[in-house]
Amino acid sequence: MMPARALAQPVPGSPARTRERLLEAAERLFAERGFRATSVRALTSEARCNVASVNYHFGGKEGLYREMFRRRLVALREQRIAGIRRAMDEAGGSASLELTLQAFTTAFLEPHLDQSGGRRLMRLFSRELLEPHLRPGTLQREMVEPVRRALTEALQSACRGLDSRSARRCVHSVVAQLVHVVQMRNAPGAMRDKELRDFSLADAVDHIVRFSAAGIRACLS
Amino acid sequence: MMPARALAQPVPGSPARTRERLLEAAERLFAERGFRATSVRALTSEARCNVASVNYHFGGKEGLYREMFRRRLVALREQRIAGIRRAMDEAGGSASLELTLQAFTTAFLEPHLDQSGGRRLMRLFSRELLEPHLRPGTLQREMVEPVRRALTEALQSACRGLDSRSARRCVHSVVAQLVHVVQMRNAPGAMRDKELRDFSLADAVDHIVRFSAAGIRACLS
DNA sequence: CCCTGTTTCAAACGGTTGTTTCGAACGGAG
DNA sequence: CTCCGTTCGAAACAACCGTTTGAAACAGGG
Repeated sequence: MMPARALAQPVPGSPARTRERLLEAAERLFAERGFRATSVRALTSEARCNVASVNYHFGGKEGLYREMFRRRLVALREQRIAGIRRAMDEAGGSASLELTLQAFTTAFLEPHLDQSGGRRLMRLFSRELLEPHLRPGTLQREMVEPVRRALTEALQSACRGLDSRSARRCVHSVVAQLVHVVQMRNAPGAMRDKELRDFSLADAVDHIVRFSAAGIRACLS
Repeated sequence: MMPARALAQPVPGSPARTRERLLEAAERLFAERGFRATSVRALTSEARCNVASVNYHFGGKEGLYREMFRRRLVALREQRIAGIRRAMDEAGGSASLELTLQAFTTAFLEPHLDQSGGRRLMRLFSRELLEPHLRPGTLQREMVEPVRRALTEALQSACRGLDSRSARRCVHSVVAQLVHVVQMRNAPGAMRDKELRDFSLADAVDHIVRFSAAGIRACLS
């Protein structure tokens, strides 16, 4: 009778398989078509369950969207930040600028270039940035800002003498290039023969590291 | 009775004011809400005309979208390319790298930072990139690629010794930073106090020019 | 067995979508 | 004047939307 509250977890022993299948279907379809273009009936058809299940388990279409998003958000953020921290530690206190950039660039790009989950997540983020269905600024607060802050710290520790204002701007420049690579690879008709070669993982990393290292050093003044 | 063909222009003397009002309404609403989230009734209400007008003048909602897009596309592209060419000519054959970058950066950012038409266009572009309602790759072919090509030429002429492969990659790096600035300013909850200062037009231009000039020179090798 | 709470289902709900219909209004040409 | 092609508007169209309903199916404890 009474639908499960959003916060309540199903009893571990119980099946609750539909709930999981719905979350997976939501991840696929919302990423491919966007929130509005994905109908509840398409979701439940993909998850092979009844239409009412969405309202029963998540209280509505938006509830499913939010829950699907929430799960992935913290995981990806922690993975990213851990990658940055690891790169800093590996290179020790004397982390060269190039090594730090290389580590972060690879860590950022790698999960997005596979065919499976990574690309979908980036599409979800792009869409959520363009028209939010979470509380306003959630993505910025929970994902963009923490990663940006960690990277800024790493950059300042790898490049002494970089004031925090310049550091923030340089991080912007680096992140912009990374995001752009991902977006170009995800855009439907964006990649044509020649350009696709320019965006191969290894070459892209090499270029961004070289370009950005020089750019950052020019901001030391 | 018979609806006007998409290609046919209305007789110059005739009023045909509704058509124009619809195109303006489409520009506003599609940019703010996206294609799917904008209903035909919202469009015709904004344009103060009947629902049937959309089908009469444009053959459907998609027809209106395409026509609205087509008008702006060529105009903005030619304006951009003309800006690049002008910057090249002004600085003469010996255009310094910094001047070329400064000219292009300003030309790219300026129209997007006003309150009126510029920001709307960029939102339209972002949306169209994410889920196209034009023929696939139209935006890339008609807008992104020509501008990129012009900028690549300008860069190679301002920086002798830059092979075409490196030039393409450097253009990517510069454009990425510009796009990122625009997207950050357009994202609903992205800008908070401190960051907004980092993205003021003059400061952003200065940073991007300095950062990119050094990055490009590092690619000369 | 019955009772209880959870989960799933087919069916229907009211509302909105894009599009169509058809008649009225308009404005020059014959 | 009539005629004709163009433009417009109120109303209706079928299709789909997200959500609700009420009952069936299922489990486990008394």
